Amino acid sequence: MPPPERSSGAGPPRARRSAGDRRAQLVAIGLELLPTTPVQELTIDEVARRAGISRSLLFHYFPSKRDYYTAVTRAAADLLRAHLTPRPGAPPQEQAAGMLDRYVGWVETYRESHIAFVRGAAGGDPWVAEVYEETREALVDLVVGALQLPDDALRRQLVRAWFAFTEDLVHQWVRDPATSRPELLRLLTDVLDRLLDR
Amino acid sequence: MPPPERSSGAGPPRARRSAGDRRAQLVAIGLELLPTTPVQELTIDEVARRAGISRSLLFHYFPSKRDYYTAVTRAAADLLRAHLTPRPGAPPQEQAAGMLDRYVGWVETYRESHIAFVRGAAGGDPWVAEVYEETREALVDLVVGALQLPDDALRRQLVRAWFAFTEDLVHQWVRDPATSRPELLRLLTDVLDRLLDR
DNA sequence: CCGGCTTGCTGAGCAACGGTCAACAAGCTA
DNA sequence: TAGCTTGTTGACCGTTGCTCAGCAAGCCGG
Repeated sequence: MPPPERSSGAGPPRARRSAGDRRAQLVAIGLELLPTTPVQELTIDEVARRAGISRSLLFHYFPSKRDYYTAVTRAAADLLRAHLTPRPGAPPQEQAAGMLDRYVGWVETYRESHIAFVRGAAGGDPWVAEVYEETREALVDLVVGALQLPDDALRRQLVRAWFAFTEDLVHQWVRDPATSRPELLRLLTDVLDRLLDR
Repeated sequence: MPPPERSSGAGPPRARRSAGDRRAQLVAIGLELLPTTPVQELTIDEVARRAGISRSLLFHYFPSKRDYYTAVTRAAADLLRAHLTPRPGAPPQEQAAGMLDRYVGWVETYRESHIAFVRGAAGGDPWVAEVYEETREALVDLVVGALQLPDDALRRQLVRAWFAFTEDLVHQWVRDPATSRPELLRLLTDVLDRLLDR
């Protein structure tokens, strides 16, 4: 077994890296650790060890631990957002259906990572919670945009709550599929449609 | 200003207390702190200081910090559960309506505390998350019982997801009431009814 | 080739916090 | 009063977030 250090990225021992590279590497390590460890609980020591650098260097790039794991959380959120964003060409209903389908796929694929992300995001730290809020709001924007809905407060709240509904149901579904995948998708779109129809 | 120590409960300085009293006092202090501090972030030092005791004594009653804040979380969950549990006499629809009404009232009254509870419960620590799971499951039982629904897996999942929907919508509503309170209640019961009607 | 600049990088060290342990002392009973 | 139970404490330890002074790798102008 090779020495346990330096899991992400390679190169000669103790090589100098550009600032951008380092930041990216450190965030990547955080993302790797996300599924197994709540964001706020990952220790600077551990991350530094995996990167093959000293703690001090991490603090050189991220002023505090909070800055670090907020960056990791934001990176995770950005991945999700990018994956859900529909191609702007397609027709409205199809865009929304595609988003939903990709969302379920995402949760299926990255089950633990994603649940860990939501957990960490909803939980505890206000900074992280804020990142989560932003992401949710952005996702609501995507849906509102895709369906070309009028953008009033109540409708936004309904879409957001529907997101919470979806999130919870999909999480339960991947653990215990009480119905078929197409049924699930149909049910979710149906609920949203009825919700916006009043 | 009197000495800052010993916020909860009174008595002569450094009085001996029964084990039950101490535990209760410490948990009560945790509950007081909940709205302002994420559960996992409250420090043993702070709690002990407020109780007017040494750290060591807290560790005498709770083997680890985790045990302590899990107990605090469980206490908060029990309060909510007790508040929502309907009187078993009333007719089904009324029981459910009453639960919902009391839930909204609870969030209105203890806004920050409750949001903090949900945050902390959903977030990070697996032990705390488990308490939250149990509570949710118990609440689902209450609804299923009140409405006298057949207790199959899919229906339970739907009720649970509806809970997530309700939670999110009510949280948004208390921050920005985009509709009247009765409207909100009607909307929520309506969504649940339609959801179970398929 | 060399002096000097920028900048990635490190090690020693501090303070705060979770957790342990041996011992003290308050109150009860014999 | 002696002695037991048990609520209670202070001293101590390892970990972890964080700081700071300084080293060294690469690049420049001479």
